[in-house]
Amino acid sequence: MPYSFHEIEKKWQEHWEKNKTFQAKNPVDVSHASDGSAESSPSFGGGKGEAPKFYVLDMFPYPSGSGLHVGHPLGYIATDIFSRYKRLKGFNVLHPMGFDAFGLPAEQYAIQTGQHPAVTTEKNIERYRNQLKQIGLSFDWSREVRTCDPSYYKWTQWIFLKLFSCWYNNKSGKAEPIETLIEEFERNGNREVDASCTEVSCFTAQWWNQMTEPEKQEMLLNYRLAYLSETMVNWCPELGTVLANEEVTNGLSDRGGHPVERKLMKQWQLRITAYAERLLSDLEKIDWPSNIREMQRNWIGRSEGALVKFRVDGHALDLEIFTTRPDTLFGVTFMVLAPEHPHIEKIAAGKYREGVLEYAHRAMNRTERDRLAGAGKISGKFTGAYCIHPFTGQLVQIWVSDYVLAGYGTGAIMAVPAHDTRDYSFAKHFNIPIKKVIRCGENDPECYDGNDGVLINSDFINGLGVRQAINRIIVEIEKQGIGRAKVNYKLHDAVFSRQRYWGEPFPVYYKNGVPYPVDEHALPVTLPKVDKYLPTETGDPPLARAKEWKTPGGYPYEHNTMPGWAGSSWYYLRYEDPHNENVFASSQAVQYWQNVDIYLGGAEHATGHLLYVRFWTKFLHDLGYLPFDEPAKKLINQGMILGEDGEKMSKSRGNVINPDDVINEYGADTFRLYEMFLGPLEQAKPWDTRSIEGVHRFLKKVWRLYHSGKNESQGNNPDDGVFLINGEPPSLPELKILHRAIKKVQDDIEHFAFNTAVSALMVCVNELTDQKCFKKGILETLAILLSPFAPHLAEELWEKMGHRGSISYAPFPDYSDEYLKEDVIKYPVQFNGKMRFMIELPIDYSPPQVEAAVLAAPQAARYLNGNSPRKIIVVPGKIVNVVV
RNA sequence: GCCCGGGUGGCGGAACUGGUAGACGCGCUGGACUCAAAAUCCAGUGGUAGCAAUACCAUGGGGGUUCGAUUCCCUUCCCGGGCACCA
Repeated sequence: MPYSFHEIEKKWQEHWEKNKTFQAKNPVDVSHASDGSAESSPSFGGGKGEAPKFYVLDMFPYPSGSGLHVGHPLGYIATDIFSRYKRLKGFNVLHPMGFDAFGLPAEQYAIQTGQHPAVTTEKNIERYRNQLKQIGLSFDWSREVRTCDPSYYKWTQWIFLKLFSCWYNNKSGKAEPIETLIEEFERNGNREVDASCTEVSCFTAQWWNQMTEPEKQEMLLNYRLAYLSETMVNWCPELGTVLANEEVTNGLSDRGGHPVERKLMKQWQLRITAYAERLLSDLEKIDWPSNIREMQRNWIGRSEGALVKFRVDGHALDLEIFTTRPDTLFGVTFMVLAPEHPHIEKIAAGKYREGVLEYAHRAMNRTERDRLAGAGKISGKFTGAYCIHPFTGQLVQIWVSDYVLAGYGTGAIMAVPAHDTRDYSFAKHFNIPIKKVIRCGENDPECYDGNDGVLINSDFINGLGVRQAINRIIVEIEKQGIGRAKVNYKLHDAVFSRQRYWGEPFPVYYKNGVPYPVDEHALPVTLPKVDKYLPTETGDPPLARAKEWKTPGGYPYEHNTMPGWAGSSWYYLRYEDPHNENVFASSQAVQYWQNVDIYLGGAEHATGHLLYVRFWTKFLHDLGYLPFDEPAKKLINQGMILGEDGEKMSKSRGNVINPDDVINEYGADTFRLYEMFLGPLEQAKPWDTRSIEGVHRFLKKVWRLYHSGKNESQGNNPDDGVFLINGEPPSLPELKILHRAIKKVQDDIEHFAFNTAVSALMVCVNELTDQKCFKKGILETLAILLSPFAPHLAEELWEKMGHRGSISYAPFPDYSDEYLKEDVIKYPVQFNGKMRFMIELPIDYSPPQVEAAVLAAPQAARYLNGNSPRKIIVVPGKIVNVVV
């Protein structure tokens, strides 16, 4: 009987689907437990109380037109093995799949063909789902989510409304309803408010109460966590839309590689900076790869320092700068403004004015890419204006240069060429004086930017160390009212609007030019039909084409849509209660399933999705909707599968391997096993079509182990055996083989070391084959061990052994130490660290006994060479080393 | 430039907290079965020398700690990833 994987796999995939084998139960289902499913999680079926939950999640895919390639399922297979393992271990496992279905490719296709993106998307999803099902993945498809589905994006919009209607209170350290802020404004103005907000000037309660409604709304936008504001954005003319920082690399869009410019535009933004500190510090408490955490740390980019104001000479203006080294304040010899700095226009003076404005204009209009290309080249202009040094009263030149970034700090710096390499190069280039204020040793370099040293030439901080000097001068700065200590972040608020059709509409309408939230009960605001998916002639987003698209009250809706990452920032929560029409997920559901236990996906989402999903989780936690404030306890990044040429798989290289073809030729079980056997999950590794034969052979060998019986027409073909296992009691060697495998497979799965788990299964099967072991007591357990990896084959064998239901909920075997321990051990014997021979000794020999036995061994004499050993090291159970 | 990973047979990779380097698989060589092939099975397979027992060399290079180092330390080279005027 040959191993006919096609039949077997089809049979069991249908069985799982028909019997809803992998449907996970929510705790509420217990009360009305008779749901008619034949087999499923043991947890709530028998009313035996709650099984422990386990939530295993894959990053959901964007369903592209080209379908899956062999690299995509790698992570899905890994999580599937883990999920199946956890089910065997008695957990109620949540293992869902869905689709990140809004996005550019479907829209570009729509622009070209006029086909509605929903149609293309639907088709692609269909294809993806079928491909995934073919692999035998144990997803609970009844929980599938799609971000483009109105019943899903209703809740994306709902979360947006919450963000819109909240502000971040730094005093309580969390988000709060905007009403609490309004009350405070009405009572005390904003004097006492400590919020994460856009810079606003102080106002009193009286002022507030006298403001008009639009004025109030305008003011509140400075506080809301979702707000509309005029900001510098990354504009991509080719895509006709703005992009978030993490969607741009080296001045090119990640999607398509088009040039990106800086542009001032009114856009929706999310105040993620309010959460910067928590996003940073909570990295400590999650089990994520250190490189991902490091990338997030860098992205958030916290630095401690001070804001200091310098008077501009002859103007009623202050120039505010941020510095991490206020201790070097006495070393300032010039100031530098970013080309975008608003003061330039006001202070550029006399004969310098024209050149300065021209320079600033040119620098500003260069694309991000040009600017990066020119990095390292020094350029700048003296504005003709001066600052007054707050402590010395000396005049300090103000320059403009593109080495100062508008987007960081205040867009202006104090330059200390003696202690900053960039300032130093600039000063050298333009012949500006350099003043040392730190002595670090005997022969000081001309520019020293370290912080070991003692302050000199610095008035009241002379003689102090850098650390003390910083503290001391900040006290003085604050006392004199010229500045304050400040923590600065590289992280920016996230641009949240896109000038696109295929995304979530904002639940926002405009009245008198002021944005108002759509009532929660009127959600979802669904996408209107448009005649074309292009911007209007006047350059408005595609949604502006829907002229009749208005609120019942006749007000126009927002024409922007949300970015791709909106829907993916909370999807893991929807899986917990996917059909709930009243809330995004019930409190029982989130209480039971909690956050994700294992989250698996690519490292390319480190500073995008993985930061946003943490942000939204913390926000919903603040509002009391979630009992946890991190989305995933443990994160694993799977490595890429490269083409056979060792290059990244891509259509253009022609090295793409299609999983359908592999499954067709070898079956899903072989495919699964092979992807795992390829190497460590996290590592990048090349595909090798030849090696797949090896795992396929292994599965055939497994099959034969259960089919070694002879039938009448016994020929030479080993596939001719009939199913045969017997009930004889297993022998000790057989039990040893089995229990070694149980332990190894279990340990390896727990550590996500699937490659070595497969190897352990191979060893076990090889050894059992050598033993000619056809005993039920062994082979039954072996089938369970195998079932997470090759579930179809395992199900088939399980059924043949007389079991009725699915193997998916069989108990994972316990190994017993009794079968793992040996009573003799083969000691490797080294002489001077070189392995010379093996000697078999009883396990319980004491070191002196081992020593004696080794020296008495016949082989020992030739290495001793008549000498007596100087020293003998015996590591019990491990090794013996004789030093001669 | 800075920060992370990683360099082990012809190839993918194994090796627990320092303890037999090369598990498992691919490939290759020889053999069995067969008219032949496929499939399957058996034996061998890091390098050099030797008929062999065996010896020496070997985990990117160099140095060190240790009875003993792929594993720890220093140094250097190469590859992959991330960040990059962040004041």
